[in-house]
Amino acid sequence: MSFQKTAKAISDPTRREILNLLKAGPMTAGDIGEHFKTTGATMSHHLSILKEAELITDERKGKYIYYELNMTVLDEILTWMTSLRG
Amino acid sequence: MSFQKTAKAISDPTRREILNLLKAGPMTAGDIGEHFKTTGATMSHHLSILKEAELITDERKGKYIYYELNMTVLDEILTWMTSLRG
DNA sequence: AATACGTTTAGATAAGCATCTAAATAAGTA
DNA sequence: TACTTATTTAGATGCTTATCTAAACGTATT
Repeated sequence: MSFQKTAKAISDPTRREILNLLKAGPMTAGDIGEHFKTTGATMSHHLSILKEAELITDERKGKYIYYELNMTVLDEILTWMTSLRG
Repeated sequence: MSFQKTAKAISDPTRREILNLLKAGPMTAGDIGEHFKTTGATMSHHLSILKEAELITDERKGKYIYYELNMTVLDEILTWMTSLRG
């Protein structure tokens, strides 16, 4: 819920791309990973940072874990930015 | 002008505080630095990153260099975020 | 229970970054 | 010109982070 975590989370291009992918709807970690040429471990790391920042949520369904966008946190940044513009 | 530079620039708390300070109007590097307990060198480093991201502009007036907010770049992030919310 | 599949965790490595001190540049002042 | 003040640049250091491989965990299937 901290601005710091949110800002750092979206400061990485891979993580921003993950968020863009999730716009289309929930996806499994594996499906997300297929869009990149990194290992599953690296993907898991990025997902955990996005989760820690509460930008995504996860839900296990049997073998798979589905990740989903949770945009409520972005309001914090939006507010900060618009206040900066006065 | 890149999203990457903008996002990284605002991912540091000191730099966000600098931007908040500049909301009140242009300030010299020295005056900005007085609000923090870092050295002038560190402050200069942060200012150069904000400048590189085009979040601020600088103008020399005699001995002093004045820094000023330039919020036009934030539109890029605002657009990205609102598009994420659908 | 044994094996396979999806995902995470542990540990290592290399690159990046914030910070410092010391030295350099730039501009005003005596 | 010498000296002071404002700011940046150079180089070093320690912390953080993105990435990898290998191993562990969780769940389903045979």
